[in-house]
Amino acid sequence: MTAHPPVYAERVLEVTERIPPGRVMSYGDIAEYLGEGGPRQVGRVMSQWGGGVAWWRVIHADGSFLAGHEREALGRYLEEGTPLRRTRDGAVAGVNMRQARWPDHP
DNA sequence: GTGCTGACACAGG
DNA sequence: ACCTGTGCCAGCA
Repeated sequence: MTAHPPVYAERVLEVTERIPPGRVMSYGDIAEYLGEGGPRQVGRVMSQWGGGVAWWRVIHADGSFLAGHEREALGRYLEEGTPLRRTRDGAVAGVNMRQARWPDHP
């Protein structure tokens, strides 16, 4: 039986733990960073074992929030000073990927 | 083996 | 900014 997270899951969680406060990575970024698997695999890992890490620092490539946890995530972003992207109305549209994406990539 | 599902990404409209 | 279709890939019935 596999009573513990598979090796791949451990790798994903470890990368997540390395993301500094106020920064984020997309699912695809993590997959590419590991050089293994794909965005959907990273998403599956987060859905099953992401509860113990900074899950809000892993989001969609376009900066949109995790559906169903927007309120929770927004609280964290404001707390960490994560660069946000707003609409003209001032409503939070998502994370400003240009600035918040980690590691810095030119 | 076969088909559906999913915490995705990307291009179009 | 939102929705839709297509591509991708591992898990599961």
